[in-house]
Amino acid sequence: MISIKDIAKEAGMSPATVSRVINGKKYVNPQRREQILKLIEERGYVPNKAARSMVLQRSYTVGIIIPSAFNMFQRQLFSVMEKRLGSFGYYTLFFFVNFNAESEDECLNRLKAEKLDGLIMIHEMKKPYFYEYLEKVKLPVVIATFCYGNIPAIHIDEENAAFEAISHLVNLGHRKINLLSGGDFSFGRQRMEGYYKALDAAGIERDERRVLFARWYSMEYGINAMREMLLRSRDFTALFAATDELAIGAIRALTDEGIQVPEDVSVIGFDDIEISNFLVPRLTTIHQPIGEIGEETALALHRQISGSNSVKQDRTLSYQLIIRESTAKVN
Amino acid sequence: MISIKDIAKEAGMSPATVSRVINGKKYVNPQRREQILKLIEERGYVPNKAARSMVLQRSYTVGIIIPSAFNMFQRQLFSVMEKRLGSFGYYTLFFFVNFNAESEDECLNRLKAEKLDGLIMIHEMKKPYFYEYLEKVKLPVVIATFCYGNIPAIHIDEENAAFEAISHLVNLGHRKINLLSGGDFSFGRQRMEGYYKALDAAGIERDERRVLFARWYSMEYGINAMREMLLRSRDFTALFAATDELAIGAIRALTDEGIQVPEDVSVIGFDDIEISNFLVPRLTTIHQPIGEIGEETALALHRQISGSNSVKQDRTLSYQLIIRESTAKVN
DNA sequence: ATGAAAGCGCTAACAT
DNA sequence: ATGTTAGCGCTTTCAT
Repeated sequence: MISIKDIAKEAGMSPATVSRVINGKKYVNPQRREQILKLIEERGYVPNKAARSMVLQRSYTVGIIIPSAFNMFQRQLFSVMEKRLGSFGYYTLFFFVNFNAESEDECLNRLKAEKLDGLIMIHEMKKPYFYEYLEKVKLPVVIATFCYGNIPAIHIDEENAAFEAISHLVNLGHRKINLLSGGDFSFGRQRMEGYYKALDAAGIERDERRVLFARWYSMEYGINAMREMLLRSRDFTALFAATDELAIGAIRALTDEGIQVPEDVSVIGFDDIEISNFLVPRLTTIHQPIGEIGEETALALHRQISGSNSVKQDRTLSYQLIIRESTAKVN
Repeated sequence: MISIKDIAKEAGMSPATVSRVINGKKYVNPQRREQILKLIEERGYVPNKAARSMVLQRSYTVGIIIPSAFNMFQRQLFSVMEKRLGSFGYYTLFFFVNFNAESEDECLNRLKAEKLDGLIMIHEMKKPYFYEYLEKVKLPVVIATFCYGNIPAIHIDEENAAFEAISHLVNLGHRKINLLSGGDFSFGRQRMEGYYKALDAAGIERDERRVLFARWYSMEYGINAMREMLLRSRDFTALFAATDELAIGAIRALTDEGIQVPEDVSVIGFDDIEISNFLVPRLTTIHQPIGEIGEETALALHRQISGSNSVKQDRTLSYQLIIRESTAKVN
């Protein structure tokens, strides 16, 4: 592979001069600069990242921690981030993690092996020592879609959003409202909390038998959980699915049983992933400002890394109830 | 950050010995080995990847080139690959590329800056010099879902699969079959070829007015293209969408116009992404063995890298027509 | 304005 | 079995 020495030798100069040109430093003869630039172009030379990372003690790389089984919401999110990060001049390195301790440990190890400039977390790690490590090495971190300690976080008010979703159902006359949720993450707990509080506000009694937890927030788990819910009781007129993907699975299970959405059962989701507006019926849901979350997260991290840290980095963005076709007045 | 020297010093030994322990080399006193292992564990030491990459002249990292706007099929594909690659001990580095020349150039530059062990391409690069570079530096490469030159490739017989899809429609009595496809990639051309040949075989005249190309194979482009198609003419009873996502967009556009699927128009997709079996109606489609493609690609690359290159790496895997609810007999 | 030299963290060849 | 040393490709003092 072609190195800085090769370029230097061919140009009849020292590696130091070539390095100066590459990094746009001053103190280099304009003519020589031109000559070197031309040579680099011709030879297609690109500096070795590992070597640069070694001496600089940084990598211009930002890590993104995301569930291996990332859903479409998270997918849209990281696409935005990757793009924005690129515009700031960072490379992006993904850390896919599963829902178990070993996977978190492995992620931590990989983290240590890199000289990351910063880290974005779209996935909530369980192990406290993970966060302790980040703290210890003072790695710039921004969290998206949840909170932890006093790490800067970009998110919406999950609880109030869920509250509003349920209120929409209540306003439609529904009183028998079930909840289908997923694994144990804070957004799940908050959405459940909003569900319960909205019930309270409407004077509807809390009933744990109306609540079911799938293992994860996916279509696959959604359909299975919904089948189980139907086995327990069909006495409900509305369903709040904690994510759109869960809603998609639920609608499929409902339809299979000849239960029509929204005629027989209203379904409301959460996230407003792209496909929700393509479904038949279109899904009523809570819109998360995905683009904005991604942008703000990338920006907050960049600010932290470059030290222009004056502004408070925590942001609670606004959500929106999107009423489409999957919810209707109760019969 | 803690380094190998720190560990060595604390253990009262040389870095070389520690290195031997880390890399499981022979010739190190079992007692010392234990002691060092314990110390490494305690201190949470992990070797710096850049440093190792420098001296080894390799990174244990495999690159995956994928469209920034990767669809769900590609998403499922790379998840499988990432997992399998991990089991072989490789890290995975993603290269997201857009559909323009600058993006390809940037990708090439990033590629040069890394000491990748190998490369997987899920996205078809246009620039010949990209492939020339890979050839020049003898980087192990495996392509998934398309072909180029004599680079090992894992894929299905796209043309025959499309042929079979259309034949299914023909068997249902359809004669007015439209094609909705996307941008200029080889799989698109092959699927179109299969479409035309099946028409020929059925004695149906080829008619370019039945064919429309969206800019990309997504739901968003699918819905718009379908609207345009409907504007041109409503005289068709079946639609072949070149990807499931295009089909989803098309079904939405059809439904919006009061055209029922499959009663008025049968729709068949291609890929069999996860959601296709959750839609209402469930989508008839061509199943690509996503898991197998991913596995085989990772395996083929691993074989190439580790030099056990005896087997021919090219594989044509088998597809399957999945008949579900979006296609029906013509009225 | 330029070059020589040191050093980032690691591994491997070479001594011992 | 273990330590010493050189060197991977780069940037950055420090001389000049």
